[in-house]
Amino acid sequence: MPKKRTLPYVLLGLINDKEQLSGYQMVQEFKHEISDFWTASHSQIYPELQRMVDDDWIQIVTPASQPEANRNQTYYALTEAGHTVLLDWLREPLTAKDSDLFPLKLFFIKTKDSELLRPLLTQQLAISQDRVVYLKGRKTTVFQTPSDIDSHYGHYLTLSRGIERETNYVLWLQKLLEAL
Amino acid sequence: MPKKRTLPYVLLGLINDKEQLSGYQMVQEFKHEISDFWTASHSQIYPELQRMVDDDWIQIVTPASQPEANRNQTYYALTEAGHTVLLDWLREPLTAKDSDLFPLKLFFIKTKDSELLRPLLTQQLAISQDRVVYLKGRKTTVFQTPSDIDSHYGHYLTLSRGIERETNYVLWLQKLLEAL
DNA sequence: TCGGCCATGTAAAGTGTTACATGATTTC
DNA sequence: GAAATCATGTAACACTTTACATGGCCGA
Repeated sequence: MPKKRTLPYVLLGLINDKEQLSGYQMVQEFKHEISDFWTASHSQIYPELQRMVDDDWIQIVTPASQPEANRNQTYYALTEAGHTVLLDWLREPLTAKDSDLFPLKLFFIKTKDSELLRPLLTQQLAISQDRVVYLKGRKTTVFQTPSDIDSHYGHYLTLSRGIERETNYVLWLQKLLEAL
Repeated sequence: MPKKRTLPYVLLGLINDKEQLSGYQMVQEFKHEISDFWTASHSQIYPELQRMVDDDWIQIVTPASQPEANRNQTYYALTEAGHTVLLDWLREPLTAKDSDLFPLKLFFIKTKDSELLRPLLTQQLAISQDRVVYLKGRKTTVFQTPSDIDSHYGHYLTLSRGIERETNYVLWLQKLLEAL
């Protein structure tokens, strides 16, 4: 589903991870690593990169360190401003409405001792815990008798699975936070 | 190939579940039960309903059985054609590309002995199993040394969590299929 | 009777996908 | 040297959200 501009931040995160990156390489990243959390086609990425250059979030660089680099590819690196924008975005608290940003932001955290990690996990934990409570409430109100289950079996399954999934999520987050 | 519309099928499924339903009631459903799998605002739903009436998938009905029904609401029921369209959609096999349709389709299956249930679960199981294999492959290729984990900790976490989540999914599906 | 919610409808703008296009490089 | 792939770019279209708009009903 369409959300508020997320693509530029994803691109910032990708470039930040590799120091410099070409548009084509970003397309490949979307095909492999990122595809779980976000999708973008090359027809989105290339214009977006141009806009980001215009906004001075990134700049075109010639990769001196790698003579292997394909000359046909245009490489980009973060500007000072780009670093700031990325950090601000990562620091922005998660809300229940767009908690699907969690795996995305988590993906961009490089080290275990990043000061961004704990707040992110804590925020998602709160959201997931609320969700478990909400789903359990729905289950008890919607399915009060066995016949309610029999006549809406698929609904019952999706709700039950949702509770199970979200509960596992909570447990995983708690375990991670303890280990920090 | 233009992206396939899903909204009309969701509406068909909702109406089918309740025999007859008003646009407003559908909006409410989207706010509560469906929100996990699909979202739609009223500005999408109302025009879509009109299109579906034009296509003769649904028809406007006056709910005789419920005098309680609000006179301001327009109620819809499935036509013969609508039933067929819904069934055809539910029977359409899941693909890895749009496996997010699984919870949605499952939601619309009413009874445990529906002949649609087993194929649906089987298809999703195959997709999830493939996914586990793929994710595990990524993990071993991307993270070969402990230092790979340390320098891309967030990536490592999302990948690990993805494997865990999908594995749980597989187990749930297998348990369900056995119990059938 | 007035402010608020109900119930529906429409318009505009943002976001994303598919299709179309092109030069450059690799491969057979 | 023809075919396939690389790498980028643009155009058209599909989908969704936000905002705008309206008449009816209901409680204070």
